[in-house]
This record gives sequence, C-alpha cells and structure tokens, in this order.
Amino acid sequence: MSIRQSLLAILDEGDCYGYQLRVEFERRTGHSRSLNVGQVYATLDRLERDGLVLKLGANSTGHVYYAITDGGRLAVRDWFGIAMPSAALDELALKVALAQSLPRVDAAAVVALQRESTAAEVDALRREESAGAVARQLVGEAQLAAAEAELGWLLRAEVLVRGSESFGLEAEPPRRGRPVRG
Amino acid sequence: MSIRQSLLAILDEGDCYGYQLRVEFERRTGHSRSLNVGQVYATLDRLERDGLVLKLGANSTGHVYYAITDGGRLAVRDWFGIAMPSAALDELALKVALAQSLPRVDAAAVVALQRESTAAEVDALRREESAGAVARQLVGEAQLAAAEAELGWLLRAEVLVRGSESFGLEAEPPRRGRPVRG
DNA sequence: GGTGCCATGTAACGCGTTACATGATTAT
DNA sequence: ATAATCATGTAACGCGTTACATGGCACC
Repeated sequence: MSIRQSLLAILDEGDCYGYQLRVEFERRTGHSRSLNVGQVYATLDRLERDGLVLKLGANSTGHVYYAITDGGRLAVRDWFGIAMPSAALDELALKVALAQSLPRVDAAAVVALQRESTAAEVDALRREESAGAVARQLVGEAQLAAAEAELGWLLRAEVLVRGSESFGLEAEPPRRGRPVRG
Repeated sequence: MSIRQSLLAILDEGDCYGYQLRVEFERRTGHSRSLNVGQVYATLDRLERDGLVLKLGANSTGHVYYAITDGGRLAVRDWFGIAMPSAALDELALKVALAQSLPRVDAAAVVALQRESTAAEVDALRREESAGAVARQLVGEAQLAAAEAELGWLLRAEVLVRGSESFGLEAEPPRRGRPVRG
C-alpha cells in the first residue's frame, strides 16, 4: 500500500518512466529501502487499471512515460491528508521522508496530522490499561509502546522537517526532466 | 509468516482441525487479532504441501484433523529459537503471547533471545547516527525509536511472562481434546 | 569483447484479506 | 421456524518478493 502511493506521489511532481520512478523513490527515501524494478512496472499496471495514471507510451527517447490523472492527484492528496494506522513506524517514516522530498507537499502538516492521530491513540491505549489475560496485556502494552515511540519520533520529525523546509534534497540536484541518453 | 508459524506451533501441542485452530489462535493471543477461517484452511494446505503437517482426514466426529510432522516440529523449534527481524513489535508481541500460552515453550527464553538481538540492533543503530540527508535521518531515527520501544517492551514482557509462568491461560480451561458434539 | 548499468517487462510464489457457497448443529 | 454458530472449503484480489528474459548502450 505504501509503494503504490509513493510512486503516485512522485508522479504528481511530473511524468516519469518506470526505471526513473525506482531511482526517484530510493533517492527520496534516503536509500532506506531498495525497490525491485519489477514491482514498479506491476504497480504502474495496477495504477493505470485503476485510472490513477495514464500510460503515455514511448516518447522520442524510447522511454515509456506515465502521467498522473485527476483521480491520481486526489489519491495523493488523500494519502498525505489522512493519518496512517499505527504500528507502522517504518512505513510512516518513509511517507514523511517522501513528503519532505516533494516541494509541493507540506511535510510539516503531514507530521502534525499524524501526531494528533497518534496522540489520540496513545491516550486511548493508556485508558484501556490491560486487565485481561497475560496475552492481552502483552499485546496491549506492545501497541502502547509502539504508539508512544511513534509519538516521540514525530516530535523529532517535526524538527527535522522544519529544519529542511524548502531546502529540498540538499546538494543532490533535482535531476528532473528527461535523462539524456542518445 | 506469523500466522503460518503460529498455527504450526499450536498443532505442536496436539492435533487440531481447522476451525479449532482459529479459535485456539485467537484465544491464545488474547483475542488481539481476529483470524479469518478461510486463511486457516489455506495455510493448512500450504503447510501440508511443505510437509510440515499431515492431513489426517475426517474422524468419527466428522472433523478434519491435522497433525504436525517432524519437519513441522523442527520449524516450530526454529521459530521460537530465532529472533524476529525488528520493526515488527506487533508480530513479536503475538509470538510471545502465543509462546506464553504454550506449556511446552519457554516463553522467557524467547523473550531473552529477542532481547539480545534487539539490544544489539539498538547499539548498531545508535552508532550509525545519521549524517546523511534528511530522509535518511528520518528513517534512521524511526528505526532506532522502534528498536528502543521494542527493547523497552521486552523488559516489561519479561516481567509479565515470569509472572504467568506455568499458570497457563488463567481461569480459561485448556479446552483441549475433541469438542463434544453429537 | 566482456562487464555492468539502463530499461522494460513477465511469471511464479508467499502471505494476507474479503467474499461467497454449502451444509450441520444448536439455541430461541 | 429461524437465526446463530460450527465447520469446511473455494475464488478472487492486493501487495510484495524473487527470479528470469531481453535488449541497448557505455566504458575499459
């Protein structure tokens, strides 16, 4: 669910071809996660099938470009505008990393939104305060610990994101536009 | 990967039929996670295909029982004897909850093992101390936060597990053996 | 002339989820 | 009667992973 949305969000910044999407994804997430190219093509197929993306076909350079559709833009807006389910700190981090790499996305807002959601969940989990069997307590406290960790990370993320505001990807040039080949 | 191992571990305590496995799984994990019955049957198919389980066929009561094989027993031993990859606190909690519900598994040992592994990872992540781009820092600190949370939870799990040692499932009777029906 | 990266795919598999089909038994 | 639960499956789909097949091009 994360790769799909990530690729879509990158496409929202401009047309891309498959291989390029993979490179951009890895670059924008700090090479924290390698992405098999095959999956990019598979995901693009599904995105096209779902009407979120248009296959433009090979251009003069031979690259098969894809363009985002209006529906796709909506989906991106939704993704950045809705908090993620908890217990997915890694996924969340990728989302925020990506957001912060996209000049047209307000990463600080994404963090703030998630923070509200996560804070509420921490409260709810604290109120539960496991009465039941050991199994229930183990899982309940795991959820609480994860949510608290997420909340702590979000505070740190706020600082990091604020510090990098409109700096883009530091040093590394955007590399947008057709890669020269022939 | 977790459900498969969990079902196998339950089967290691004695033969079961599909529906029963689902009930046992939910009970032993404190009803922290609902499990679709269909998946139980699908998983049993794969387990049988992989030689970890034997389909005994319907017995006199009409229930289709499954038995674990030697290979299956090895797989269970492996699962409980190997630390889980980090960033999976929820999965880990289920594993420990399950372990604690199985009288023939040393849950404290499982926790201790995981603790060593997670502590090592925390150390490693601390040493990395993100120099790179913001994206890298965001993800790196998320991993660290998750690992630290996991470590903290493991300490608490140690207490919970020790406190419930050989108490089994408290109040709830084992309910082992064929359910009476006719 | 090979090694290796760029580039586009295909195919098979794993695990998980949802929904559906089908019956038997149990409780109201 | 009928609704709920027990019980066994099947089928389709989603996302992800790995491996494979194919070529162009670049560099040494």
